[in-house]
Amino acid sequence: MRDDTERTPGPGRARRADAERTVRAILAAAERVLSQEPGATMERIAAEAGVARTTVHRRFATREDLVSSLTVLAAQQLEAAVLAGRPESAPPLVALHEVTANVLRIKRTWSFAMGVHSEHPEVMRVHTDTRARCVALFRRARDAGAVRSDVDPDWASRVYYGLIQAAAEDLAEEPTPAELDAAAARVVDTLFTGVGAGGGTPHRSG
Amino acid sequence: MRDDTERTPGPGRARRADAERTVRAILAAAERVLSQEPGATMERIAAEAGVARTTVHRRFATREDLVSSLTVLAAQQLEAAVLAGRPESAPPLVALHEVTANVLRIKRTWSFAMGVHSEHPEVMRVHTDTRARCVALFRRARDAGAVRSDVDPDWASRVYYGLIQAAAEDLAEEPTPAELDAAAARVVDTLFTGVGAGGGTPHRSG
DNA sequence: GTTAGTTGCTACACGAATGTAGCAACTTCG
DNA sequence: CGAAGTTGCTACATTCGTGTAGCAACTAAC
Repeated sequence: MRDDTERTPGPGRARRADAERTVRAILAAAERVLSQEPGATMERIAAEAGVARTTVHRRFATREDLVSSLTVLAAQQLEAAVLAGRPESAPPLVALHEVTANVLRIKRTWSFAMGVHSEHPEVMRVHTDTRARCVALFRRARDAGAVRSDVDPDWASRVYYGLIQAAAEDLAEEPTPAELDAAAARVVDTLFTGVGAGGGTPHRSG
Repeated sequence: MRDDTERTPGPGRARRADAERTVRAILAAAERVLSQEPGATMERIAAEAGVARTTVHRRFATREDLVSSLTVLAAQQLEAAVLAGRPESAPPLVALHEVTANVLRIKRTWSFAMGVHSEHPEVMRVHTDTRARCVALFRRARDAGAVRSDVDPDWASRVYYGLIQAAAEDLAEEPTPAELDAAAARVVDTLFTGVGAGGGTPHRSG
């Protein structure tokens, strides 16, 4: 456990409701360790979580269980981040900015879990739903005249994913809200206007 | 070996110059297998290559050796693909299109190897050089007036990488030259003009 | 035909990681 | 205080992957 304010009193120490706390600690530790070393052992993860390896096995019978739970948790976080941006009700560009900032934070926090191609039904559902919400958002943006009519919303979504990936790479480990906003703004700006100077289509009125 | 025109006559068959052929077959098989299952065993790779596991170990002492060789091979292919686009002499937009098409093909063929964060000096050199070439290309494009002057070439490179990633995802396994050209054109177009409707940036009106 | 080079196959050694079991210690709750 | 719940620790079994060695068979070159 990184948080040293949580002291471990010695062998056999336990408070009645520690189970859930331990589970969360293990999941967080697994994310930290696996994001840097995807093949890390249970031993390594347990050490990072500050618990014994046997305790990890008590909560997650197999390694597969652990990774699976991790992907589910990340997926839920992702869904919450997306929904918090009100992609279906807020003005498209506002929603896009909010969603982007939220997702960048989550993606930074759960980079390993979000990169695993999980077969878990809950994870697949979230990915499908999120994808659909993303496409719908771009459709709304197009209907509102903000997106070129000849752009396929599906392609726009792919590009959007790619830009988020690019932006997530040069984010700090624990980005401030301001940094997240700046990154999100850059993503949205690039997504909409590109990097070109205009040529045939002048974008920036200036 | 997938190519069944290469018949395996039975135990102990060998032609004098089979060594290099075997090496290439193993590397290609490793790419195919590992791209779908990064943790696949040597046994699995050997089977895909159509050779015995011991033969793999004869050519690559350790698993690390194999993966390392694979990343080097992919890096060399990547460098060749980039250079073939004449990024330093051709007109920036022409070069960008050519490089994109070439890289998309390579990235499709060596997706696993290109995703490994190798510490091999040759791989690191290629990545550094390629990165520099990419940034230089965008600088040239900016000087030529094709890229907005307020866009950081480094950010442009990141975006470019992200777009290539996005485009590579919905490419066929063995894309035709026409498909590659279309994908490259879409990447370059999106990179330069974005997906936004022309005539102003709605979210940043001034 | 002889020789050199390559491969398949079997067998083995070794280590690492996984998963399980039992027990003692400790904390919280009633 | 007693009961329940949780954990650390040790020990163990088992499996899996890796890497090595030796031998027979086969092919191409000489």
